[in-house]
Amino acid sequence: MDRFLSNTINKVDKKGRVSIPAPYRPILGNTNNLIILNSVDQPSVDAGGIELIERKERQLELMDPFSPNYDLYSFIIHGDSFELKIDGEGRIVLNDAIREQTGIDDRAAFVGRGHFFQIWEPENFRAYREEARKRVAQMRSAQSMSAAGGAHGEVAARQKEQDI
Amino acid sequence: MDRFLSNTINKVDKKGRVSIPAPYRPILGNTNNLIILNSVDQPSVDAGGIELIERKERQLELMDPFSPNYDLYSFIIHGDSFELKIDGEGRIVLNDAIREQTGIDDRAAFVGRGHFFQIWEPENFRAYREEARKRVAQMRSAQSMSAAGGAHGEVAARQKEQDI
DNA sequence: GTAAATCCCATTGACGCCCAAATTTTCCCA
DNA sequence: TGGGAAAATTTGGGCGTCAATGGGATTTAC
Repeated sequence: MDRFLSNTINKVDKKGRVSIPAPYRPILGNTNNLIILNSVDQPSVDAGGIELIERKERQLELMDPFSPNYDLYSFIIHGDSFELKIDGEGRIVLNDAIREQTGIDDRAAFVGRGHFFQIWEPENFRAYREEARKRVAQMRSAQSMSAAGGAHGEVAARQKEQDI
Repeated sequence: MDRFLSNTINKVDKKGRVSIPAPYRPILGNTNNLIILNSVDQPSVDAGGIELIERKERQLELMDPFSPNYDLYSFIIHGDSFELKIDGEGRIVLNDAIREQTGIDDRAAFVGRGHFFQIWEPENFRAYREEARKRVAQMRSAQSMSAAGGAHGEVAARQKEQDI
């Protein structure tokens, strides 16, 4: 099962083109289209194959179709996404919508997220990664704290820590 | 049962290549890829087979996919990891991300950690090992002071050591 | 008709792959 | 038990291929 992993920073040329990292290309399949979805809470976009939408639609189906959230979510999935062409060299052209959303100027960070990947402005990416590392480290220590107490508790703490 | 054990220091050549210790290679299996995960709280990286990721993905699946922690954790697992090729001689090339994370220059310390291994800058490794030894010794004496001394206390101390 | 999008080709540098030398470890036999 | 041969491992370097990038030419959209 192939996933999008790792992160790389590529250059955006004068025409606004940027290479999709070569390891990502085969994961996208034979398509020469890339689906882009604006993130609702981060200065980044999600990118991937058409499954990106399908996956979100499946989540949508789990919601109450008459709830306000359903409408909002559907609006975002279908109305705030678009499709980019991938050229012969594996590049896409970043449009104004992406620039606005991400703040990207002349360099773009590609970040693997498993079944999709994200595109960030490199400095924003670094900052968020710092934050994420700190939080995950905290998650760990919180786990081992809460499980502490007695020999039994120590064993439990170890197991938790290994998992995260 | 094969585990990654012991530690060795190998040289990094001008091309940035370094040999994976030969005893580690069969444990990785037939794959010629090495998964690298940045540590969130130490100047080192974790390395191993794809199970390294899969293990954490399983943990991820237990979390609420809409929670902030889910996003942070997925970000670290998939976006802060790398896949390196292992060449015919069992070497990997250390990229800038690994150098930045570890401070490695021309020598790399490989440290077995059971189901994975770590890569450190040798001086950082020595320092951390010293620190770990001291703290374990302190735990031991603390344990024997308390009522829970004897064999039971030693087991607890050893488990702590593994945590570090 | 003009600007943007798309296609095509060239350049450069990094990476993968191969082979060879140097060093260390293992093993065998005196 | 010691020495040394053989094997395994680490290290070094050359070279071809591929990915990232840049720029020009051509097509498309409005």
